[in-house]
Amino acid sequence: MAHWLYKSEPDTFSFQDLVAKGEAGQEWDGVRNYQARNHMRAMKVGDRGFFYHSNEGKEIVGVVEVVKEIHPDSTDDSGTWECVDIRAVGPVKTPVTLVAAKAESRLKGMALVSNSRLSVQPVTDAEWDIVCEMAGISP
DNA sequence: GCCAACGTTGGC
DNA sequence: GCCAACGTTGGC
Repeated sequence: MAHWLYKSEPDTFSFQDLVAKGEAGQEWDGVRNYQARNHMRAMKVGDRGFFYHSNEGKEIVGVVEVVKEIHPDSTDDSGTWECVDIRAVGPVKTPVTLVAAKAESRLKGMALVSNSRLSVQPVTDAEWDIVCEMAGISP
């Protein structure tokens, strides 16, 4: 099972906002980046991911899960963009800050560290385990 | 609030 | 098809 990381500015849409959406989750719309879209195309129902707060907090705050695979983005009239639906699984025990991730040498290659601008990122199994360990949760 | 990095756009 | 200009993102 593949793992992912979703970035969002908490001012716009926070992890708490996703929690409030409940089991049905939320369309991850508004992504206008081909790389990010391609990652979403590769997602399967049940794939887990981290939820990262950019700008405010700059930390991984929760775990999410894909509940609906790739489909047209309802906010895009051109038909170019697609997205998945995700729901909140639960908060992490200890948020993992960007500073902490950068300080962890085993996470040097992580997209969050090396290409922070990408809004939907793949996370390797090894990275997943390390971040879970840092976050105080089971993988 | 600044600025570096990156992606996209459009002229040639 | 190249590349300069521009806009956006996000860390600091």
